[in-house]
Amino acid sequence: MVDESGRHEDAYEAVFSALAHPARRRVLLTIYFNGGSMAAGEIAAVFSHAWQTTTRHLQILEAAGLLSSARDGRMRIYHLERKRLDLIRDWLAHFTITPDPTKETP
Amino acid sequence: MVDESGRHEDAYEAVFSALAHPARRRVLLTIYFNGGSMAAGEIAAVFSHAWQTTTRHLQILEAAGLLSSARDGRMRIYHLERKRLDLIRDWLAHFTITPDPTKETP
DNA sequence: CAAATATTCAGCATGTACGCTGAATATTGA
DNA sequence: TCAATATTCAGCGTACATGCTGAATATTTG
Repeated sequence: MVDESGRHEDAYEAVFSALAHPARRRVLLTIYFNGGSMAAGEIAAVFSHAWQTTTRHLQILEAAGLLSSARDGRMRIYHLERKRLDLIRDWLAHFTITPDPTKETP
Repeated sequence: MVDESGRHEDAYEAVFSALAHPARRRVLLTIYFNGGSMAAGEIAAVFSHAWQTTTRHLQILEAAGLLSSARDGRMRIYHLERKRLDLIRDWLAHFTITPDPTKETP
C-alpha cells in the first residue's frame, strides 16, 4: 500500500498513529465495553466534540483496520477489530528476543 | 504533567505518538539489536536524514520515556528503556477482559 | 412525496510534525 | 589555546492533524 506521495504507508504507522489520539483510544474502549459493536451516533454521543469530528476519528480507526463498519438502515454500525491489535503485540515481540549476548549490557 | 496549553499530556499519547513514526521505531530496534545502548552519532549514521533530524527523534523518544541518555565524554549515549514498552501491553490488556457477557457478539 | 433522522462530505483556521540549513555548544587532543 | 569531533539549538517551509461550521447524502416514517 502506497499513499499519494508515493511513500509506503506501513501498517504499524497507521495503527500507532491511530492509537496516538486519546479520543480514538477511548472510542475503541467504548465499543469494546459495549460488546464490540456500536452505531456511529452512539459513539459520538460519548464525546463533547462536534459529531463530525468523531466521524473523522472513526474513519481513521477504520483505515487503520481497528474498526470495520456496515450500514444498518439509516445507521452505521462500527465493529471493533480486536485481532488488529495483535499487530502491536507482534512489534513489541521484537524486544523479547536477546539479540546478541556478546553486546549485552550487564 | 500538563503541557503549555494546559492539556494533560498523557503517557499513552506520548508513547503511541513516539512509536507512530517509522524512523523512531527503527531507532529503538537499532539500539536494541546493538545491545541496548548507542551513541547519538552511531544512531544517526543508520539514517539518511540530516543528523539534526535524528537528534529530534531521539529527544521525542526520550521525552516519551522510551530512551534515557547520559553524556560520555564528547558523546551522548542513549539507552533503551524496555520497561516503558509495558505501558502499551498494559493498555492492550484492557481488551482481554470480557466486559459484559450479555452483550457479547457470537 | 415530505419531513425527520443518521451520518458524511467539504472547506476553514490553527497548531504541530518533520524535513532542511546554519550557528552554537561542549569536550578532547595536539 | 586551537582545531577537530560530537551533538544540540534555532529558525524556515511544507504538509498534515484536528477542531469547527454548513451543506449534502441516505434511509425511514407519516
